[in-house]
Amino acid sequence: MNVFKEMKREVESVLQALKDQGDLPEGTDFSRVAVEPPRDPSHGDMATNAAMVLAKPAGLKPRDLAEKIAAGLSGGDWIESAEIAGPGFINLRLKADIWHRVARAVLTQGPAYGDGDAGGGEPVIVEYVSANPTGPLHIGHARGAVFGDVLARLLDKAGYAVTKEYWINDAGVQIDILARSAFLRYREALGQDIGPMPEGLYPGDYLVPVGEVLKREHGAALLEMDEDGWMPIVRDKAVAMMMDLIRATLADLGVEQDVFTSERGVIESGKVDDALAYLEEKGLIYIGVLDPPKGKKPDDWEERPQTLFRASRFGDDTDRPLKKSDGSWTYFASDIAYHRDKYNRGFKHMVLVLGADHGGYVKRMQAVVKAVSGGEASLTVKLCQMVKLLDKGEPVKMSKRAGSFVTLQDLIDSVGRDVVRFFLLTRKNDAPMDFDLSAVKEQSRDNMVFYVHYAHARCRSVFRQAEEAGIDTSAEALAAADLSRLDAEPEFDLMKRLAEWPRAVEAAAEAEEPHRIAYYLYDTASAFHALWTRGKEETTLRFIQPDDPAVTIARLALVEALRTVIASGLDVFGVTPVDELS
RNA sequence: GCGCCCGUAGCUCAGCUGGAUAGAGCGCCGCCCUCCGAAGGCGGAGGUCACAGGUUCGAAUCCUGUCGGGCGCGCCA
Repeated sequence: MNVFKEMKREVESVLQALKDQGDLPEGTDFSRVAVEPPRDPSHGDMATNAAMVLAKPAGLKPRDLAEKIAAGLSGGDWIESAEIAGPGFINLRLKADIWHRVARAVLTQGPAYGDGDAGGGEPVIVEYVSANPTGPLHIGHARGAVFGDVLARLLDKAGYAVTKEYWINDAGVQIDILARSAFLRYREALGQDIGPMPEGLYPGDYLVPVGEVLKREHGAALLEMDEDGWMPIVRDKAVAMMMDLIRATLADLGVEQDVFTSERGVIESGKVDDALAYLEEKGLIYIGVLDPPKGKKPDDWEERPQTLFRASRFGDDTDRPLKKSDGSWTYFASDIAYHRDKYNRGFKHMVLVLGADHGGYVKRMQAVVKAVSGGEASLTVKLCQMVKLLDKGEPVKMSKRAGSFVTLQDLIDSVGRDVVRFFLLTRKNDAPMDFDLSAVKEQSRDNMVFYVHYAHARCRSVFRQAEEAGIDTSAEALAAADLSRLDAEPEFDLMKRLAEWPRAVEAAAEAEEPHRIAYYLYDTASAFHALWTRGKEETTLRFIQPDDPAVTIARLALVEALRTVIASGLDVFGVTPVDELS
């Protein structure tokens, strides 16, 4: 049940009637008509801008058109009153019973309340994390991981068929460096003195176990080979173990992706050749010379002909190289193949979550997706800004060399998965944020994570109190409650917030902005805390009324409905609601 | 030099894709605990929505320009 959609339908049917009787011209576009809650609650439950938007095509003054629309809206099962205000708004007050039906719907549908159909089952692929398997995940990866994961959950709740995917960059020079670093650890495991890790290799001790495993599996045999011999063996083992490490951390973070695609696999299966042959056939590949970037000319710039993709034809600033000087494919080439593969698997709507430092990659990838799909698919890229790690307001020093490197695993172990997840979603993805290790543990109102958990715990606390008082709080009892006994203004406030949940889900999914859910939960928690505290002084507002069982059970039903929505929001975030605060 | 993102209360940030008098937390001031958990609530002060134009019934939101900050700019991924 989505009250706003129902009301919009109501408004549209009135507009249709006006069209039929000639007050609005044939073919009038209703798409800009909105039905929204007004910012000021004294303006009513909902407001529509229909008269202002349609005044021009109707050839009427907004307020005159509003008269006609309001007349059509008055009466019926839903609307208590329709008043014209300001420049031509129509303010609607709904019948009290509507809000009771919302609360009932929440109880009936449970966690499914708020599920949307905006996606219409359309397949969407969300690619996120995709960190190079050259070491453990750090804080910078965490934001993209959580953001991508929750965006996927959100799109799923809004009715899309979502596939969550991780692209493994297991080819290229960085992986060779990884293998050389691991090979040194292997020699170390065999008792050789390797000294300090040479400049340019990965010094982290997370490769020590790789060396040990290589020793266990191969003894000293690899020492007998030249680099061409041991490289594939060491490389595959190192990548596999790094991916195990990454997956374990993601699992601890509650992130579980459906598909892991290997860059090496894409290359070796010939998909890069296929994709580039396709582009070649379309005339989108040529040999040419790029201009050096203006203003910032690399010292080692040398003009040379390259194999280029005509990205500029699809809105990119320049064409992009596909081959390195040694003849091997650039990373860009395999990413082209990967995105053609996404398209071939049936995805026309692709979402890619990247760090803000990859902003320069956006246009070319959007060009790629258009090119490999013949213009049928589109890519939206969500950039996540940097996360600064702080402790009591002081920056935490992140030096790989000094070993004071904080991994994502450390962070999860230190503050917990749920705190990491929720906190990273309390800001817009494109706004930089501070993650303060001490602040996120604080139990006060300025900690959204705590504040929302607290509201859920209080809901459970009410039920514990009720059960101690011997009240039947079973689902059957709640289902039988007479919700019309909910008639206090703060109770209506809560029910109206429940009514907004489906709208919040749809809007957040549409905008691809999970942080909106965080603010919805915060505001909803706030409304509940306010009512709770009012009950301290005005005892008639307390949930449990010992001498009025009918009111009590109705209020318990409201509390349970609220709890359901909060739990449902936390579920979108992949956060487990708590029954009690610790 | 070019491209992308950002600029909202003293501070940290929301602002529902263009709506009515721009909101919250922190900080400051003043209130509310003989228990449904005060780990909370209520009220007050605090704004040129960076700046200048434009679009229209209506702009923090869309367009152009300026200023300020972040990121990126062949053969790294």
